[in-house]
Amino acid sequence: MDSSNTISDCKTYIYKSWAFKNLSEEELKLINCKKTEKFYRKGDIICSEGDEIKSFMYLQNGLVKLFKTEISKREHIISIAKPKDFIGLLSIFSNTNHVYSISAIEDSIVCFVDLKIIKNLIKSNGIFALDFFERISSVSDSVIKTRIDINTRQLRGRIAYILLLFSKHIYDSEKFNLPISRKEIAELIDMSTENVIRVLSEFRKDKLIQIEGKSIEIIDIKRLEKVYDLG
Amino acid sequence: MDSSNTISDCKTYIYKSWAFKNLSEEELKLINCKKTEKFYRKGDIICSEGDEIKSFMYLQNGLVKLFKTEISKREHIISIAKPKDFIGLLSIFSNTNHVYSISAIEDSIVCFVDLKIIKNLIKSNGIFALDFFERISSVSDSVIKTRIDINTRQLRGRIAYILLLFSKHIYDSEKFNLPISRKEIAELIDMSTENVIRVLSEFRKDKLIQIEGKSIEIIDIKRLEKVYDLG
DNA sequence: TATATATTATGATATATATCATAAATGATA
DNA sequence: TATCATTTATGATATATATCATAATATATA
Repeated sequence: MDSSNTISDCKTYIYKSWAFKNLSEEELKLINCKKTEKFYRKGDIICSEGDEIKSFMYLQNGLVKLFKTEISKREHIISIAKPKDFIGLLSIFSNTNHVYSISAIEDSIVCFVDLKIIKNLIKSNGIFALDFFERISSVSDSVIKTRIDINTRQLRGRIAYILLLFSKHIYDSEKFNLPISRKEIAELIDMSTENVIRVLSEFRKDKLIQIEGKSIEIIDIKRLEKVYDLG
Repeated sequence: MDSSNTISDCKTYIYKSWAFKNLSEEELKLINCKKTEKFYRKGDIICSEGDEIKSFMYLQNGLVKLFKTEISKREHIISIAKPKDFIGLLSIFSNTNHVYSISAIEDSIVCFVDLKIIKNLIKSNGIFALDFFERISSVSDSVIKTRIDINTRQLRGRIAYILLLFSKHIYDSEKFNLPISRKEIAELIDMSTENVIRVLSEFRKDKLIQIEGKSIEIIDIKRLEKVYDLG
């Protein structure tokens, strides 16, 4: 994760970014006046289940997880959002309160834009509305796709999936530092922590990956992909 | 499922329905001119994975399933849509082609509105845009919620979930005819067909439900809810 | 109606996965 | 630095679930 973006970059950043490209100078100024950006240290809670939804949240930098705390106190991770993702799913339109909690799994910068402003822009600028929905729809769609990908596979296939996810979609490298613990991987793919550790060790012994603590290198991606494909 | 709505009702139906309440007479006329409605017999395919997305699809009557065919030829059911649901998830904004297939699990009537018309309305009528997104967002959100509900439970909890889903959210009655086979339940909740049958028999022996073929009656909903809660 | 095909059903067995137990390594904290 | 808590690690065992086998029904099709 490149951490060259500082908080002061947020202004230019949001200007250039996806859903905002069709806004006029005035509209952009409006957003920039009213938005806030906040830095979160790894582990910090960004919002909690049940909180009122006040803002559209956009991840500028870092990595966050969306999760739910079960009655059993066990946590369940719904998804991981990466820079340029809007975070919070579609609840912002269909709910008044957050359905999931969000916390930083790496140091992160989140931009908050008052939801009212976004809604007004949707009302007043049709081109923006459409662009905006294209983007946020794809986030929800990909959460659904991911859940299915995971749940139609068994342990080995799930672990392979997660490794490939981090490698291809988040870090764009075959070598990276796992931002989450084995326990969190377990919470993300619905399996026990012990088995996550076991399968990772197995992959190491089988020379699919190299691990040293959080540092992971995929050394035989073809075979890892096969493990994923076979489920 | 009440089948009193005939195809000719679609016009009034769509007028009254949720997302279209903020349209002007003219705009409604536009939709009604251009929309088509089609009757599907139980089992009929409404659209297939990979097909181009041309229309916004709205389930007027009946029940349909959204599914994906795995490489292994096994089918996986993503969700079941009931009357007044828009079907097809958010792919209509984020994709050009259908990601899932849709078929009727009961005789159904689907209204098709050219997607271009919907997109133009979003561009030109901001109030409509916002209403529309509120509605379709909640469908996607509930698919995600359902997937999590199912996958964080084990067999008995999942079956309880499905029975309660049909009873509470689809038929609004403790007595109903299962619209899908045991095999399809298995495909919906990621378990084997044999175990679906087994657990249903178990529930019958435990006097939670009465079954006779497709006819189901929940006779001890409190205990069934407990099975669901305990997972 | 007869025949084929799919669905429901149940038992036996194999397999996948979770849980329990224990320990080393790592990280946090006073 | 010393102490405590958490994470990683592995083995043994229990449990949940899938698979295989077989049969009875039900449903579709010629």
